Amino acid sequence: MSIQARRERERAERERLIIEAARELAESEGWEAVTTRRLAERVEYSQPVLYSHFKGKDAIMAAVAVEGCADLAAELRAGRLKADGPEEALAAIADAYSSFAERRPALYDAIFSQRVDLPFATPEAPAPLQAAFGELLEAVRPFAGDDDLGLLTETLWSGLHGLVTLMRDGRLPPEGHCGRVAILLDRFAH
Amino acid sequence: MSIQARRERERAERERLIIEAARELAESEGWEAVTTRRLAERVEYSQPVLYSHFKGKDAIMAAVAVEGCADLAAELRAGRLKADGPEEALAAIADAYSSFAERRPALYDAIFSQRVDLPFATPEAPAPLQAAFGELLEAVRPFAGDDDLGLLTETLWSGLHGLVTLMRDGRLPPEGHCGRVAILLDRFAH
DNA sequence: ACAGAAACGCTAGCGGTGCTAGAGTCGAGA
DNA sequence: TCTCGACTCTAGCACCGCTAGCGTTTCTGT
Repeated sequence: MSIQARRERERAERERLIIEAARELAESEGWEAVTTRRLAERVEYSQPVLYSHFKGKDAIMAAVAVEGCADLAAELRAGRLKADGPEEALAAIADAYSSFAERRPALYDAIFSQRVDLPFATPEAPAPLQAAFGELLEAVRPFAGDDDLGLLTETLWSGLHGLVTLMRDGRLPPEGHCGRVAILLDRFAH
Repeated sequence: MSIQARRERERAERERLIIEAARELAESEGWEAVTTRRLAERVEYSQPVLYSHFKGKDAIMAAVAVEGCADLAAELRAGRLKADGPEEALAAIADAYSSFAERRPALYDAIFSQRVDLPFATPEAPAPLQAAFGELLEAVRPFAGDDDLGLLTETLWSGLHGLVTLMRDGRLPPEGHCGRVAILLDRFAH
């Protein structure tokens, strides 16, 4: 039994290795540089080994996304708890969100932009995703009023997502970013 | 002189053919199905011909995006002019925008999601892009108040963009879409 | 009218991609 | 010690974007 246990442990370690290598490669050179060949070389195994852990490249990206989302959730939470007062908390969340998107674009892409089949707005959604959304939810709650809290949070989230993605792809000038975030927050936290 | 004119005319026609084939292929099967080989086969020329018209696949997508944006601008304008009153005009614009994104996802992607080097928020931006943004601008103008009109429009645009992209990628449940748009508009047109 | 030149589209191929079939190795249990 | 099963590797498939270089066709100057 201990032999099998050791094998499973080693397998789990290797899976972690793959995910970390994929994340590092993506963060340093972008997702287009993450190929199964380079990834295999990086973890010092052959390509087919990757496919014994993950169904395909998409599944690897999804795994990286889930882990990255835990980081995002932690940063959102830290920002929210550090602030005092609902307005400050909402501003802190928004700052943390766009800061994460700017500092870790590859991670942000995997979570929110790349086409990767992750269950999102369902109970089966991975915990980190729900945690990150939960942080937004708590920050928005004081301003819900008569609106549905879930829909309101989704709408604010969409606003932030649109701002950071359009800016990062060069469709919005970076110099106006703070002003746009301020407008968005002002409209949501009246 | 007329010979050269005919040649240039034929060349221009072929370029149109390429752009239309790319658009049709993308709209019917998605951009991942648009390969240079399939495109070449579709226009009944060899692959290298594509490269005598466009620098690469990205440039073809950019051309499709610019044309598609003209359609978008027209639909936004139609929606805006049909409505009476600023509130209705803004709502019409938002409806037209998300309707376009839903009906023509491939076109929307080429314009707003795919990484393609189009100059956006500059004077060199292609006219259709400026026209589409201009429609948003006019719809937002009555609600600018003390805010900078440009920034405010960019922010509303980001909100709409976030809503439609997150929904289309399965990150937001479709059934809440109307509610979210209503919330967004309510917050911008007080 | 004809030779030379230039423009043009083609075939063939490069280096890469995600992914997999099948061979080979190696360790565990009888 | 031998057998068998689990596991990893090599090699290769079909495809990708892109391009070098050849051959034909058309225009130009004499």
